[in-house]
Amino acid sequence: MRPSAKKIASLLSQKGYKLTAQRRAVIDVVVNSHEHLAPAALYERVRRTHPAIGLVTVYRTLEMLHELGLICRVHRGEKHGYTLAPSGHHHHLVCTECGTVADFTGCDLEALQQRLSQQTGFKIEGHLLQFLGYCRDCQGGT
Amino acid sequence: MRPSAKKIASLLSQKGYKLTAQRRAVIDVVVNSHEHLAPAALYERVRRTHPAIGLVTVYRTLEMLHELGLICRVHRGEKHGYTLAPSGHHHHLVCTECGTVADFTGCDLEALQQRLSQQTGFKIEGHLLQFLGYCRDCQGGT
DNA sequence: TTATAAATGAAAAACATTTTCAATTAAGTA
DNA sequence: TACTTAATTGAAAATGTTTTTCATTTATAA
Ligand SMILES: [Mn+2]
Ligand SMILES: [Mn+2]
Ligand SMILES: [Zn+2]
Ligand SMILES: [Zn+2]
Repeated sequence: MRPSAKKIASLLSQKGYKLTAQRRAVIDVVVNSHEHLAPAALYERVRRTHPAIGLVTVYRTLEMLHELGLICRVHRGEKHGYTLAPSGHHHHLVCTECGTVADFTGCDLEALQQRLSQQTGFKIEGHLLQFLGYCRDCQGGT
Repeated sequence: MRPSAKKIASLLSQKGYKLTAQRRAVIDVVVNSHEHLAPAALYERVRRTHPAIGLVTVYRTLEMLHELGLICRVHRGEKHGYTLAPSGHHHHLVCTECGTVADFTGCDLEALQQRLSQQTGFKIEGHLLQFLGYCRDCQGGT
């Protein structure tokens, strides 16, 4: 269940963040787009309703939302894509042809993580998992 | 078992690549360093024996070696680190404090991959897996 | 209303990576 | 060995993303 802009906003002020027009604008765009958009693309959309906003602010807001676990990030080479975090922990399947992203849950890495902790002595705090391939539409072509 | 510079070189010419002094120099550095170095760091080292080399050539050579599966890449935010690929398919544990990287094998994602293929219709060609945490030396600090 | 720390945004800086293109060169062929 | 040529190189500029700086603005609590 996707959180609403209202819910996110109240969570922010609860955490002591100021509720600025810019933050609301970024949150609105994130909530209303279902793709994993890059900061620049989100910036473009935010500017439609809030032309004076700075790209920096978009970056800062995304960073903040990401730290709070409210949005998720997909890795595409140098670029990042952000979208609302669906329901908690999840990962991505990325089409290397068209860029489509599909979310999935149930990565089931606990056993592996435990083994690695023992073998290496690392205290593991998180992981990055992403599958790459061709989405249904991009198979069969060149 | 780490492949030797000679082995890599002969593989390249076998594949139709020219064996240039620059490529040899990059390969030598990669073979002789056990860290996952960024292109800029590798460039620095290569320049010690080959001062005239261009950073572009380092990038191009790393790209080529990576395509051929001869070196592996670790993802650290925007930067990449490269090192000789140990024995085939493996992944990384990265210390978010000091940057230490540990390799591991046995990611065991086949079952998950199969499930995702069925659920999403993606034709999965590869994956990106990385654990993040604190290495032994960086635990207990701040 | 006032005080104040947080937040903003323009501009510049910092990086990493890629593109361009003229000059060079490895390696096969005569 | 002396060509021939396509591959390779590297300087420079371009690209593109993200961060830093710092003066100005503003949300929020008192
Ligand atoms: Mn997602
Ligand atoms: Mn490795
Ligand atoms: Zn696709
Ligand atoms: Zn460490």
